[in-house]
Amino acid sequence: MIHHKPTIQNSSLLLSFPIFSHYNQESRMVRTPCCRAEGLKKGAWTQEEDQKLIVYVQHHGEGGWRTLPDKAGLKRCGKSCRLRWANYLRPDIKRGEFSHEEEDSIIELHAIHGNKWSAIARRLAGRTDNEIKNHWNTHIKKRLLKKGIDPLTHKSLLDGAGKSSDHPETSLEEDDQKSNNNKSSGSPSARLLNRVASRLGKRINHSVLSDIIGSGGPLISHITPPTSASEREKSTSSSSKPSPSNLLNNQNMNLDATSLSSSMFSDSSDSLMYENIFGDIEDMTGFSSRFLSDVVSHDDEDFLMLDESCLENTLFMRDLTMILQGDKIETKSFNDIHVTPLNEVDSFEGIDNYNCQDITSENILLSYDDDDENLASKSIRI
DNA sequence: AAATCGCCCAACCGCAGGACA
DNA sequence: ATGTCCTGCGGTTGGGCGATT
Repeated sequence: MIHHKPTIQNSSLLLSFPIFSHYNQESRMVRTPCCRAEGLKKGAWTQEEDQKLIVYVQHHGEGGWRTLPDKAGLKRCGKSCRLRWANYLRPDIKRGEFSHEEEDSIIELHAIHGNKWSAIARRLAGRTDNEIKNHWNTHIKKRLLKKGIDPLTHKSLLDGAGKSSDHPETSLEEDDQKSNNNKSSGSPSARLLNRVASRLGKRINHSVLSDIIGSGGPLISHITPPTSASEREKSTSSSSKPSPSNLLNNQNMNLDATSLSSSMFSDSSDSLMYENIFGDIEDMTGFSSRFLSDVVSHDDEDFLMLDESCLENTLFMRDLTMILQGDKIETKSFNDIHVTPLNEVDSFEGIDNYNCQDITSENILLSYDDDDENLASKSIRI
């Protein structure tokens, strides 16, 4: 089997053409058989076939795959054409080896989405689901197993501590070690973040979520735009209906703390809408639908975050960490107020004693009674 | 040098869900 | 309401190719 890659000429040629989403009304009127059994070529694509497909998509855009082979003069089924385009010929595909950062992202995303390769691919610019799936099965899975980590559950295959890495040479493994260390030591800062996120999560109501989905809202995209032309077209359409396509622009977002906090306190009773967008929010934040559901339904002060929303496992927590690290923490005892940059705080030991006393649009107030029965509190400005 | 083995990855297969007639 | 078609997804296959014997 001879595989050849699209030439630079092909790619640059493609980039010079706008790709329009194609909706062929005629093909809906007169339907053609799904796949002709005879005369269809299978196997590796030739350069000539690639060229035909590229030229066709340049002029007609993606879509209409069923009728594309005939129109483009290809002896292939539409499915094969779509796959060839999506996995190989598309101009925005990044080829070559996966970086450590990409591998780490894949592992993180796999922990959230499982074998939802398309969902993972949407968050990795230029990588296809097929490529990620292959890389996972041939490389990452083996590395995790070698380290004693179950690729399915992302948990250690061994019991007890200190069982981890024999291979400290990669960032992936370093991160895994850090992660294990955090878990085993029960990092106080992680617990703080969990508590804060828990309280923040409680305040996220459906109007905030609808803001997020409707107009970009308080969440700002910074990593991965939709990768295909059709997705770009969809995501910029004027549809007011919440959709995964709209959300693609907001995935892997940074949280804009000010706008988030200013909009998270309004109320609404439209729970139906809430249900419809749980899946989307799950994608965006890394919180499970179950957790989000609990966030909505619980009003008790002792609400606890679920395991899957802990620091190591969610993009949300990572973003929250970034916010807190870039902000300041105030330490005050009665009328004595000290302001300390959060990243200069030596330790969060004792943070378990704190209660999330209040959340305003600007601050999260943590308070506790110390051993001397003095009231102490920490206020994180958001 | 030839045969064999195992890895890699592009391509295929079958299924599911949504849209439309 | 039902059937058909279209598209996308995850799992699997099989051919190329380098490494090993």
